[in-house]
Amino acid sequence: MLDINLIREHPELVKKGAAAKRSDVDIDKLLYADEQRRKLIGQIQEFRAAQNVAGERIAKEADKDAKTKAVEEMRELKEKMKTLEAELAEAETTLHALLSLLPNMPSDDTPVGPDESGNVVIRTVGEPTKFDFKPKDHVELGEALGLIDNETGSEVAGARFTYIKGDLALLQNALHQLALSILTDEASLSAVIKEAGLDVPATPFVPVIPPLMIKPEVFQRMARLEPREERYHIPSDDLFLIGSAEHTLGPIHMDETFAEKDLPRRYVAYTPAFRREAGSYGKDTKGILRLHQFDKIEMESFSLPEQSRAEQDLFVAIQEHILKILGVPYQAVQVCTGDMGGPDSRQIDLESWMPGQDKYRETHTADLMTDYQARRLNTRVRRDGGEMQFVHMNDATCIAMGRLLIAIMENFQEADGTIRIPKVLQTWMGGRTHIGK
RNA sequence: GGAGGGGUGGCCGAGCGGUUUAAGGCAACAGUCUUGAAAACUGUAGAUCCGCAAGGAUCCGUGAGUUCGAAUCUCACCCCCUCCGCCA
Repeated sequence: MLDINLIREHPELVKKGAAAKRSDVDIDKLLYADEQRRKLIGQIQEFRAAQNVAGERIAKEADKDAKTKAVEEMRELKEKMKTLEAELAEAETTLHALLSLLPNMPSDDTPVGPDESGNVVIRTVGEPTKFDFKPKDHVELGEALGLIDNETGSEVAGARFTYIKGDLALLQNALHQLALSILTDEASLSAVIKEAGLDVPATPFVPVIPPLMIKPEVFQRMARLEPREERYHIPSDDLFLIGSAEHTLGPIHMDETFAEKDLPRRYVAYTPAFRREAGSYGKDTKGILRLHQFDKIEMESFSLPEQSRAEQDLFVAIQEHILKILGVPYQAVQVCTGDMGGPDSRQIDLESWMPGQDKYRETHTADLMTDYQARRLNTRVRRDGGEMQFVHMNDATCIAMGRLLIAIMENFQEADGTIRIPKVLQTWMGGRTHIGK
C-alpha cells in the first residue's frame, strides 16, 4: 500500500509510476473516494461531538420531561448518522480496494521497460563454462547417477513433482550448512560487507523455521495473495500454502513497533515453496527447473528507511559471495518496471549459467519493498527523536535449491559423467571430491 | 475434536450501561533535593484519523448487533491458558 499523502500531493508522479509498472488503477477515482471519505468523516465527527454533549446532559438531567426530550433529540441525530456512516463505509471500501491494487513506485534507478526485454545486465562474473566434451543437462546427469527421479515424482504426486535422492540430497544439505554458516556469523558478514564496499552493520541473521501455511488476511497484508491462481489453497481450513518463506517471515512483526536501536533485524529461513505454476504449462517441463514444490533459503530484513537500499545491496552481495565461492558463473540483472513484482520498488536478479540450456537462468532475486508492505502490516519504528515511521522491508533468495543444484551439476560435470563437488561444500560431503565416483 | 477460563494503555491490574477525558501500581522521561548517585517528592507522557490551526473524533482481541448512550449487554470469529481425547 502506498502512502495516501503521496498520492494526494503528487498524483502525477504516482500516475507515472503506476503506468511504468503496467497498472491500470484509476488514480482520479481513488482521489475522489479519498475526498469523499474525508468530507464524510468531518460530518460524522460533528454529529458525534453533538451526541457526546447531549449524552452528558441526559446523564446529569434531573427533570424527567427534559430528559425525555433530550433522548428524543438524540434519536433523531442517530438516524442521520446512519446514512452518513453507510456512505463512509462505501467510500472507504472503494478507497481501500484501489489502494491495494496500486503497486509500489519504482526506485529512481529502475529502468523503465515493458517486460523482461527491458531488464539491464549490470555485471557479469565468470565466463560461461567451457567443456572439451559435449556437456549433458541436469536431467541426463541426474538420471544416470540416480539423483533425480521425475518419473516416480509424477506417478506419486503428478507433473512437476520429483524425488531428489542420494548425493544430490546430501548436496542440498551441504548448501544449507554453507549458507547458515555465513549468515549467522558476524565475522563472515563483515567480510562480505567489506568486500562489497558497503556501509551496513554486520548484524547476523536469526535462523527461523516459519509456518508453511498462512491465513488469507495475512497473505493480503503481505500483498502476496495475488495472483491467487498461483497459490495452493486448503479449503477445509481456509489456509494457503506459502509460495516462499517470505510470506510468513514478512508478517513476523505485524502490528509491532521497533526501537531504532533494534534495526536492522535480519532473518533467514529454509522452507519448501509451493507454486501452482498456472499459465506455465509446457514451459520448463524438463527436470527440476520449475516444480510445484522446491526448497529455498530466504533472507528477510526490517530496516530504517534510509538504510534499506544498502540493505538490498547487502543481500545481493551475499548472493554473489555464495556463487563466487561455489564457482558458479552468473550475471546480475536490474529488473525493469514492467517485469517487477507489484510490491517491489527495486529488484535485482542473479542469473546463473546453465550449460545444459546454454543460457543464464534466474536463480536469485532481491526485492526492496520500501514501506509498501510495512504500511499494511503496520510494522513501525520509533525513531530516537520519538517520530514513528514505517520500517522498510527487504526480501531475497539466499539459495533456491533446485536451480542451484542444476547450476552445480551442469557446470561441474566431468567427461566421465561424474560431478565435481565445490570445495566449500566438501566438508559436508564426507570430504569427497566427486559425485558418482 | 470435547469441557472450562481468559484477552483492558510498555508491563501488571481495577472497572461489568451513563459524573464520559479508562482507577491504582510498576517501568519510562523531565525537574527538585544531592559533590554524584540512590531514595523521596513534583511534573510529563500512548496510538490512529479529520483539520493550516485552535480543536475534534476514534481506540479496552476482531467484526456485527441491542441502546438516546457500550470496555461494560447479545451474537459470530480470532488468539491465549487449563483439563480430556487423538497424535509426530
